[in-house]
Amino acid sequence: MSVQLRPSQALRLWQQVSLAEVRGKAPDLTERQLAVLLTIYLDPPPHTVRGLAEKLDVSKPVITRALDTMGALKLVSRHRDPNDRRNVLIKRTVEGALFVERFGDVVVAKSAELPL
Amino acid sequence: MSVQLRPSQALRLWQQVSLAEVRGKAPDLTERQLAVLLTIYLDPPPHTVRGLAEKLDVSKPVITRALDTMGALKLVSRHRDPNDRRNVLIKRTVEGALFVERFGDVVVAKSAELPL
DNA sequence: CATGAATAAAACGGAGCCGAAACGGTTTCC
DNA sequence: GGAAACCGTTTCGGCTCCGTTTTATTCATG
Repeated sequence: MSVQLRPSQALRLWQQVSLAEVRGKAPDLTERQLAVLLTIYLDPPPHTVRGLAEKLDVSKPVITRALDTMGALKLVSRHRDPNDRRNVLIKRTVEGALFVERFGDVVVAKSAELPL
Repeated sequence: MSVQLRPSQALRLWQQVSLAEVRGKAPDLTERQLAVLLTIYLDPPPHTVRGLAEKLDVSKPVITRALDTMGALKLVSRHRDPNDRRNVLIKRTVEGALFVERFGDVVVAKSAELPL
């Protein structure tokens, strides 16, 4: 069973969520940063810089910098892979899980208010 | 009738759309710019700089700059209000309508692919 | 070992956005 | 008319992000 969503509802939903994000005081992430964060929290681990760069089709420095900023916000954490110490494994944090959860709640709340 | 969307579906939807936007070649707009654009195309006119600034709870220069960049992309156009020449009325364009329409199609397509 | 491959991070220069303040043009109200 | 208020824009310094290139560390291979 798929989610039934008409174009006008989809656009209205995006507007409402965007408005909530712009107005809110949550740390505003770039579109790329959000994509990285959601991928880390939705796709199965392990996550590496290289893997994320390939999945998003961006360069590795983009991922490194995104992890820098989100790491400063404590939304993710980095650890060296003990098996292959060249790799860095990105792990989830409590704060990050809370952030993602809250974001999902906003989307759900706004979708419940859609007209028609 | 409201749209039924569970948190995991909402997050997955946002991830898929974000990934599509990051990977895509469409001009990438800021979260604020997207909020401005959707408001212009979804809410009833007339739209003014001041009105948009109040609705998004941001300063007027933010709106002016967003209109600068989106105007350069021909997604919106500006015209002096003939009744009160202090005001600037923001109007829609064919390119902007097409951009919004395509974005809505992406959301609908991704929502149709959601699991569960 | 020693050389080369692979990985993430750091360095560098360029571009865009931000907030705050100042600026011109327009209207309103005595 | 003239002062004040309003509206959108511009300017300024600062910050962040981007893409590319360079560096440092670690692994694989002969």
